[in-house]
Amino acid sequence: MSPIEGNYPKPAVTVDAIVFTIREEQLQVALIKRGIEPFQGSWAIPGGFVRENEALEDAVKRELYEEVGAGGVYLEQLYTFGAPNRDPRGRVITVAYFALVAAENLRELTASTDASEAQWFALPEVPSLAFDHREILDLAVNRLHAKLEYSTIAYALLPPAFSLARLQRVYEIILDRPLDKRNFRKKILSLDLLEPTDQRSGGAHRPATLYVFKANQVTFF
Amino acid sequence: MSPIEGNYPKPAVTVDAIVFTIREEQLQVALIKRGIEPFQGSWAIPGGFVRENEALEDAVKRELYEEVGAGGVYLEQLYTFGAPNRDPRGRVITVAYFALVAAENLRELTASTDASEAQWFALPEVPSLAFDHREILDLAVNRLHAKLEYSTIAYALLPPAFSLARLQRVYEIILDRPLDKRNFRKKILSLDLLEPTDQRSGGAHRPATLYVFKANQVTFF
DNA sequence: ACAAAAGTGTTTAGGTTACACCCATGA
DNA sequence: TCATGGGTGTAACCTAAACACTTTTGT
Repeated sequence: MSPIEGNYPKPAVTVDAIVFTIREEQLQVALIKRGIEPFQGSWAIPGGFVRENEALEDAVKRELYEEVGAGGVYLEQLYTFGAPNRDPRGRVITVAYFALVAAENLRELTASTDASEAQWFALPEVPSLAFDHREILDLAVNRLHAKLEYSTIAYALLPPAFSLARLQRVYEIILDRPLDKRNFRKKILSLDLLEPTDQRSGGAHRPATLYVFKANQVTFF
Repeated sequence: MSPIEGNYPKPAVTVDAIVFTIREEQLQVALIKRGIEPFQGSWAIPGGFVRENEALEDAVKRELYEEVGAGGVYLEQLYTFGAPNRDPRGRVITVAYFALVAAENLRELTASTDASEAQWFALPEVPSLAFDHREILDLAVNRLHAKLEYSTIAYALLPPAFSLARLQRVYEIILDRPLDKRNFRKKILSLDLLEPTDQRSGGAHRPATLYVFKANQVTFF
């Protein structure tokens, strides 16, 4: 196995992930407070360097697990940012992902080696971010909105069995507008992706039918 | 400016571009025959290493100019491929782009330093490709199809002024199915993106009105 | 005058939107 | 029995699809 011919400059490569969840009836994003320079003390997207022989997705999953303790996520590559001066330490190219986690799969946000603190923020409360992370976040929000319309990613924000009302709330929270209940249910059911279970939701009032994703819809994103 | 802390492995970073054009009433893609190992003699997507202080897009444009002599292209980032063993020489992460060039902007394909030959291929004639380039090509074709439906990228394959019939042929060639002439014209004109000029197409028969993109639609992709 | 491409409307079908009331349950 | 969320149908509107003939030009 020959080395790379010539003497090409090698930038550092990181992965970053915008992690979304629905908490407190809001779309929230996980941020970490940087414990080291540059931008020490600033809020930033979780992420880190890619290890040798580590696939990009594996690197993201590792970082997500270490920094926000999130397992069982939907992961999708978002965009690669490589402006020569995006990191003051030198050339760093970052492959950004966006991730969706069901609130049920979250444990408390934990600090890690180079993150002094981790916290969920509703979008309007997101502070100014390190590096070009605001640009990455904006792109992720746009992508989330777009994909919600033509894909089934909303299901990644819910537990395996859920009521149609809860699914509708996910759409309403992300799109930030109310949806008509009858039309929503008609549309979702006409897609023929859901299967009613004989489980019913608990709570104080009339129990709702819980639905699950149909077994033959395994690759649903 | 401090160096990157720790001793992170640094993969090599390349950019590759799937370049599409419409030639001979077909959707064609530019490939180069590799002049060096690995995969010497195989066909591959044009691309190369990113230079220090060079933005990713600038690197793609440089490679495109060097290897396929294509200027004036529409460029869009496609996906970043980073499987640990995708290049036998070692870790190489590639940021793949897809590009659209109007046939009018093409000069003959030229060889460059590490490409012994460059050639256009219609999709059904594409030979087996080096590295994971077939996967990249397939992804680019899918993206092209998808974006054709909801964006205006088709215009990047045409000269500044064009007839509706020619625009329709672009759609038909890429989607590989005939479109209804009246419905197509109605739809395109209803989008209100085009402006008729007083130019008329030449040729043996009834001249067609040529249209241009409206000036206020500068950011049209 | 003929060949070839340009240009033009209407009808039908399907999907999206707007909208209001009864039902089941726990407290 | 009341408060709360679950569950249901229909009419109006709009967009997409199907479909054929006349016009203009060069030869």
